[in-house]
Amino acid sequence: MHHVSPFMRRVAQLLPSSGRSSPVLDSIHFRSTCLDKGDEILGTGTRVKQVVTIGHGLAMRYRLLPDGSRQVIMFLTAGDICNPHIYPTVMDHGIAAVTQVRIDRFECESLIGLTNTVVGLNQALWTLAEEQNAIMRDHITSLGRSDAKARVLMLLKELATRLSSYEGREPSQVFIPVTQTLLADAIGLTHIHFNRIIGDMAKRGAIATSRGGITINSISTLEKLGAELIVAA
Amino acid sequence: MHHVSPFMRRVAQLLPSSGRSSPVLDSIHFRSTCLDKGDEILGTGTRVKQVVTIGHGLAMRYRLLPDGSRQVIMFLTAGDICNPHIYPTVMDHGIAAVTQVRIDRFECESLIGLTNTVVGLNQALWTLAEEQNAIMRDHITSLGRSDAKARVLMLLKELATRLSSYEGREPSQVFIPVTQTLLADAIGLTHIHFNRIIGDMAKRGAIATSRGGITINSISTLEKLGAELIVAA
DNA sequence: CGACTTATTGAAGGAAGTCAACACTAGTGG
DNA sequence: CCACTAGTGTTGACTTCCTTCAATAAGTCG
Repeated sequence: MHHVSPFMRRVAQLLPSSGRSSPVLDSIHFRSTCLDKGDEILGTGTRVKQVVTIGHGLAMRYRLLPDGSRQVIMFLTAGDICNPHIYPTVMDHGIAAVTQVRIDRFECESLIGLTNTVVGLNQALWTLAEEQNAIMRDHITSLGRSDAKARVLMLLKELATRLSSYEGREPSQVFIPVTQTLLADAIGLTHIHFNRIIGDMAKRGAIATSRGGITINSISTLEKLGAELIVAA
Repeated sequence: MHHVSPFMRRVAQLLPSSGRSSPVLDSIHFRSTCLDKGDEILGTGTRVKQVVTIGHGLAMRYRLLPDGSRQVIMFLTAGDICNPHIYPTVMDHGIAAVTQVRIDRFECESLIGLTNTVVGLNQALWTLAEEQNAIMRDHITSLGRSDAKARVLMLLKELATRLSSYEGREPSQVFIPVTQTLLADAIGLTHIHFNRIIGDMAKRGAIATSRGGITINSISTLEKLGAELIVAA
């Protein structure tokens, strides 16, 4: 038997009856599939008829440009929805697995049907979508108004926070399983310059680098570095 | 008596009965207010209970940063919704009038009520929201992966297209009533560098500058310049 | 008119990109 | 099992795009 999808767990928390999981929601059928690092989850131009959500692992929204470069629009973690919304659409960007990923797929129709019967579900879905929009607004602000160092700090802080949101309180360390090249592609830097910046941060002990990822020693240390930046300016 | 709000006109076009305007939608009550250039439409932290839409003119979503600088997240034109969605929320960014603006305000409750009675309305609202999201994704891609010249071209093209979407076919000229400083704030440039770039574009005859705005001589000319950029690279 | 905003131009400095080289790991296939 | 390849991380030197600082015009508004 299936366990509950992280997506549904998050939806349930946003319902007015925010207490425990709704039996109606839990009973919805979904299909889980496991994908390898680098696999495509939804390609650009795909006509989606299913709502794809991240069950486990890390994925990314991205665009490929004519010159061959890539822009990571945002990272997606467990419980995030990949589609723009629950209705069938055509994707104007791609989604790929950053780590090994389990995706949970729901039929559009069944979710749409539920919005008519489950009170507050539609609002919950809007709220969930709005969380992603807020991340995009942050991203735009970061790209537009911050220098490289500040962008790196913000990105690492955002990812560390989202990846550790399972555990109740702040964990001592968070491992971000993303290559430097990919992280650099998210904040509009070359992987070379990105590397120089985190090299500096590593020397100061805020983070540790290793092949295939970065370990954040403590999120509050990151914030301290961010504060220093503002003072320096 | 009120005329139809551009917002409702756009919603109606997205309904399955996409033919003419729905009498139900047209009959919804809304309040129009006129604001001056620079006025605040929705401030950061505002708890919105009404759905605010642009009736006429140009507005912007923006954030103010601790260092006093400003990031324009996106521009909003007639028919665009200012809220993140139709449910009450707290704004994490501000919205201000770029030109004189007429805003049309609906009660959240009445729109929410309609989603239960008008078939396809909810989907139409999602689609509308998704249009804005697509613009944000474009914006992120532009900020992250393009140099200043390309960003300016994309921004001007986007604005010219959106501002001229009333008229059926491509108009010969489009006037963008936004100061250079504001346009620069949208794409993460200093107004000085922005000015140098459009100065160059003006010399080539693609645009004309004037106090308070920029005139695009023809959108296809912009695209031609963009193509040159790619060749040059 | 005087104050303010917007636009424009020049010169100099700095942040980040480009080019190039090398080390290390992991995976592949002979 | 090991050589080969490809992806990743790291460092140095040079270049360039963009910012910063500064100054001047030119509209606009009270």
